[in-house]
Amino acid sequence: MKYDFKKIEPKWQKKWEDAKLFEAKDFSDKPKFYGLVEFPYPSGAGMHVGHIKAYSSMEVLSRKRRMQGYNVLFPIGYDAFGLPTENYAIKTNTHPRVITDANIEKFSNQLRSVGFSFDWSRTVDTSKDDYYRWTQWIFLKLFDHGLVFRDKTLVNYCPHCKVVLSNEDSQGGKCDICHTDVIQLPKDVWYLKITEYADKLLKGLDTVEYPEAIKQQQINWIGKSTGAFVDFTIDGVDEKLEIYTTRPDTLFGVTFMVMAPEHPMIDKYQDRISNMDAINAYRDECAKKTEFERTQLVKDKTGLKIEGLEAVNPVNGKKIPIFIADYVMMGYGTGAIMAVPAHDQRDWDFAHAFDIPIIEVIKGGDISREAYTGDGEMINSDYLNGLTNKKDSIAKMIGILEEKGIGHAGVQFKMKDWAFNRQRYWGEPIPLIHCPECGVVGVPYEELPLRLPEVKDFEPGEDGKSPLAKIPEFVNCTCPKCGGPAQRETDTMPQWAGSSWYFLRYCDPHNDKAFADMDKLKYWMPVDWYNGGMEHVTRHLIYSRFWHRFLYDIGEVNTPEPYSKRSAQGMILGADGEKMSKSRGNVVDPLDIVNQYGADTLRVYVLFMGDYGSAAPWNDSSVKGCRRFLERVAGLTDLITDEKKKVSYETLLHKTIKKVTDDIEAQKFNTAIAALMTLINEIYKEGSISKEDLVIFLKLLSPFAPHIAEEIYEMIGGEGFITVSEWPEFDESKTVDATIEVGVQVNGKVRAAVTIPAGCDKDTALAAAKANDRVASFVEGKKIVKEIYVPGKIINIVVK
RNA sequence: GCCGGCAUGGCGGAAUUGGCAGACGCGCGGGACUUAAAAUCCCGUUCCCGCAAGGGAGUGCGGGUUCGACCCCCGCUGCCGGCACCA
Repeated sequence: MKYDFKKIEPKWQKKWEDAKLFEAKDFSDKPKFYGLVEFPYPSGAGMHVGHIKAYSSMEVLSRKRRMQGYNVLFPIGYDAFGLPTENYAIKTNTHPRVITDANIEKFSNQLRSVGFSFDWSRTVDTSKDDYYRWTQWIFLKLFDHGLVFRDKTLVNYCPHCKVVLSNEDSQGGKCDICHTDVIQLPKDVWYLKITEYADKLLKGLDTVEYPEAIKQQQINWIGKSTGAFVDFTIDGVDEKLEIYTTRPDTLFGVTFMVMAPEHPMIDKYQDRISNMDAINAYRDECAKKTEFERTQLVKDKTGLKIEGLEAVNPVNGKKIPIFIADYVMMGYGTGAIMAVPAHDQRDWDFAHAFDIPIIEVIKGGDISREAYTGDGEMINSDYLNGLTNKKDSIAKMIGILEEKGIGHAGVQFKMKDWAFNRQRYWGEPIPLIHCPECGVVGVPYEELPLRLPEVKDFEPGEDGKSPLAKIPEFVNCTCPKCGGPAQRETDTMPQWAGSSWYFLRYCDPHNDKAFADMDKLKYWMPVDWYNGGMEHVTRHLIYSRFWHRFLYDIGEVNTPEPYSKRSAQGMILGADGEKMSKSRGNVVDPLDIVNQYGADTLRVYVLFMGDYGSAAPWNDSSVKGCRRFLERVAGLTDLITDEKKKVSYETLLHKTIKKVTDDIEAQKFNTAIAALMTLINEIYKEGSISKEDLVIFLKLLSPFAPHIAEEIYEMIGGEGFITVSEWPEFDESKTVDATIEVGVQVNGKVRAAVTIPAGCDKDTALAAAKANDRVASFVEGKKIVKEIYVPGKIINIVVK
């Protein structure tokens, strides 16, 4: 058969769509499979080869599962709100709705041209009001349950994008979108109390099947630490200074305390502080530093003694000085620490810079040179003296603290609450109302969706205000509680909102009574397998787990965790081995490949190019190799005969069925394809193939290269679609050869290979080995010490 | 600094998890077809010595366990990713 991909690919795409082969049925007697991929942000640049690889694993799995008789839900949608679109809207003076619609149109055409088996009837668009209505609905539920709060703090602010950024969006002190240096700005910010879910998010990881690397990253990100809170009294002041420490057992080694520059007690007791001017000067200096500069690990600690305030160590009554220093952060623990320079390197550095005494309380190090953080015998610590294990000494100290009422055990998390607003237009309006009488009031549920008003000017307002603030008709409203005049919140939600629950909407995308019907959720959820990028592990993956867990806690969904299993694809690098980027000029457009070689070639190539989970560079020659393979597949139609197949061929066929079946499940697509290549090489060597065997081959190939598989199947008279035909079964007994070749080692070195009957005993195998000339020559004249035969694997003769 | 991962031919990568290292593909060399090129097909291709038969070395480095190690253990080195003054 001539391989005319330009004709056959659109032909089958249309036939599949007309036959509605990929539409999932709600409820069915078949087992269900919900395969999820991260929906794309519909950028103007269109699809990237990375998208193809990211979607191909679930694509192959979904196609295989359909053939295996599953009711498959494999949906797609668009994460359509976001800054790039808005920035483009400003630049071109076009409404973001228009841009978004055009981009979605483009994306969906591109995705279709690759032949992905998505259920297009369930497509969602997070920027449509029938979708974001429910995003707002969930937000209001969070608000009703006290998980939304407002706080005035220093926020990460991008002067270029003019938006407040979460810590996640400003990693490394750079804006995630434009890479401008992030500055600190005091602002009123809405937060979601994700920290309240820290423990649940941590524990939930034990119940899901994620790769260890992903679990570790999330564990790190959540950053649970166990320790104790301890109250220090301040001399002459009727207020305790509370600190958090992981080593309460070192309390006798405390020689000073440090407060973060922003610590509220400083202002509160400024009348007692004699060097307030100097302190304010230091604080100003700190405020100028970016979060990034401040968190840079530096040996040269800066700080200042607070003159006029003195703390008292609660365990021994000793008076100790208090400093402010920017190595202590207001955002972690209590914003103040007890400093134990002998056993904490940062405290040690500070003590050296400020000439503060150092008291050793744990033996084992040389504290004149550096802090000792290891285990050892407790000394200089009264009732703790002599204990040698930190677990025991910590437990004992916490017991004493609790008994005396000066402290208690506690935990801390590194994870911060989620800054949940942007001063931008193209996002979900936050459904809250500011009433001068009632305070902050939620928009009534029945008034949702709170639609984005039409505006002409998308430029952010001055001092970081949302463009919505410029529209009086939107801003001015009546309070739903008291009916008095009130004002709407004008900020919108961050990019991550819509994607935090989209997998639920796929279960019931057109529902206008609820975000999804509970029975449908019960049928489809949880997602059986979610594939996506490593870059989303600490943001999207945690945020969506948080929302889902919250919905579970209030009885709106049926499972605590949304995803049973998660996997991640490796990046496709440019041909030069570098990350693909426009500036490097190494970007490959998937549509070029579709046009030049065909969608099937592209699909096979992205899965064949290497280990699915690892990064691999693009290689044009290898693409051609995959095309060559498909040409050989097309050529099989010329080899069809009715001849009986050889036993050796039948064994290979069954081995291949087994390998492809297993490898797809393990995401070892490269070796699955390699097995198909091996089989086709063998078929060509034989020079013929029966129609029956060809069908088996095509079925195995069809998840990878469905268009060509369909075309040949139709041509040789196959009934219906191969896409929904039955997946081939293998006969385990036929996957083993009658005779096998095993290596023969002499003293562990391979010297020969002998062919022996598959199930033969040790004596037969050894006899065959010794009969081999080469083996004999190595054994001759020596004494056989040991003989080993591992059935089917190896023979080893040890001689002396 | 802490956490995780990786290291195999000229290249991407295989190796049933302790049993013939280099499957499959690319590239390269040789040949066939062709006036020629492309395409296609056949043969070869880890490295070193050898015309060959054959021999030796070999999975980042150094040790160890084992009849046998890419795989397990101990000690390094180098890359990649994440977190990071987290008390």
